[in-house]
Amino acid sequence: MEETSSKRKHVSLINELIQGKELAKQLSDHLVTSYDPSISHETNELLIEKILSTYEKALTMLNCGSNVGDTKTISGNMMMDSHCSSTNESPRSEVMDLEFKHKALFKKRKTMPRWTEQVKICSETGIEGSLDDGYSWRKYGQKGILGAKFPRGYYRCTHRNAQGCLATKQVQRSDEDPTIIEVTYRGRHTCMQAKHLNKESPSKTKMGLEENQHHNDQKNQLVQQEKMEQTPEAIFKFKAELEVKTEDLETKEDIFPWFCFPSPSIGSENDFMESFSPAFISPATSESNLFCLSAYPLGSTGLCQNPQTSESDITDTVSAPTSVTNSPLLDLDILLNKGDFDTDFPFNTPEYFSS
DNA sequence: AGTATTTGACCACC
DNA sequence: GGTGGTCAAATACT
Repeated sequence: MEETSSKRKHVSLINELIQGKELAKQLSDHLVTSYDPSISHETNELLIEKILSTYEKALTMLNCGSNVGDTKTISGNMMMDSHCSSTNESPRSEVMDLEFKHKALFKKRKTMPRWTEQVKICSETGIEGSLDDGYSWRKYGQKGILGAKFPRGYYRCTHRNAQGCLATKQVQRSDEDPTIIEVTYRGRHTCMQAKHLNKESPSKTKMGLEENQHHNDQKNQLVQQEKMEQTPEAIFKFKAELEVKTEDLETKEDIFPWFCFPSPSIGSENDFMESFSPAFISPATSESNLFCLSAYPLGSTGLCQNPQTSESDITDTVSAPTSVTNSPLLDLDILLNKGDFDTDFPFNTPEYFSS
């Protein structure tokens, strides 16, 4: 009984991976044969969505598989792995419930998509605010890390309570080079801003003034904080040319040609998939490994500045790639209507957030 | 008053 | 037991 079930899972896992491979090939063909974005853009986007969905499903299956035999865990993870535990819904006390949920939360976070961006501030005046990725974050902690000169900041999505968005990020300044800031993202945004950004950004449409203002406010906030943390000699005017390097993907231009940031390719961290690390399906990893932007058009154009870059485009420029794959997955979830994805709508139970 | 940040304490994992 | 991640009360800010 259980064996046939696991066989079936195995087969569908293979099917998903095969499908993903074929879709990737299709996309590859599209990219080779058609450089006209107006023709191929939508198709490509659709293909990418499908590919991401496929791999996500495969990963989900793998996650489920790893829990096989651990019925307690499965039961405990019910709210996050509903698809894995449809048969395990025994009644339990509230205390047990909370306990399970707490553990589930931990496991959940462990398996969450995770990827790192390194933001290099080319000038010595680097400002973390420029890390603004278009999402609003709320700081919930800061901690000194062993062996690290600078404390690590912990942020979570502002809409965590309101919309159950579990995305978090960690911000840490590099030891060797304080102008490099490592941002580790965890989990994808499931909040409305993800959708909104996704609609806005892929084609680099303009961001609403209000929202833009909001982002700038955030930026300023971070700027101030950053100033506090920085050495005095680093406190000058905000002029930042940023290089944002993601670690997990080799060439995102290949995959998202419409994000052609003129940048040297780094590709040193070559763990493209890190054995199918969830990171590879994450928004940021879908970008190029490294892209530059000039946050403010001070004087002449920045080295890597987008021709149309204006102040109002900054966050757009940063956030666009980040959000590209966020929502498609979300939408796909709805589209597929399977509730299959471990990482997308895990915790909609109010009590989960009542921390 | 409502919201965001700070910071010490707590907890799970290794 | 040490460490990283999170919580939550206190505080600051708008």
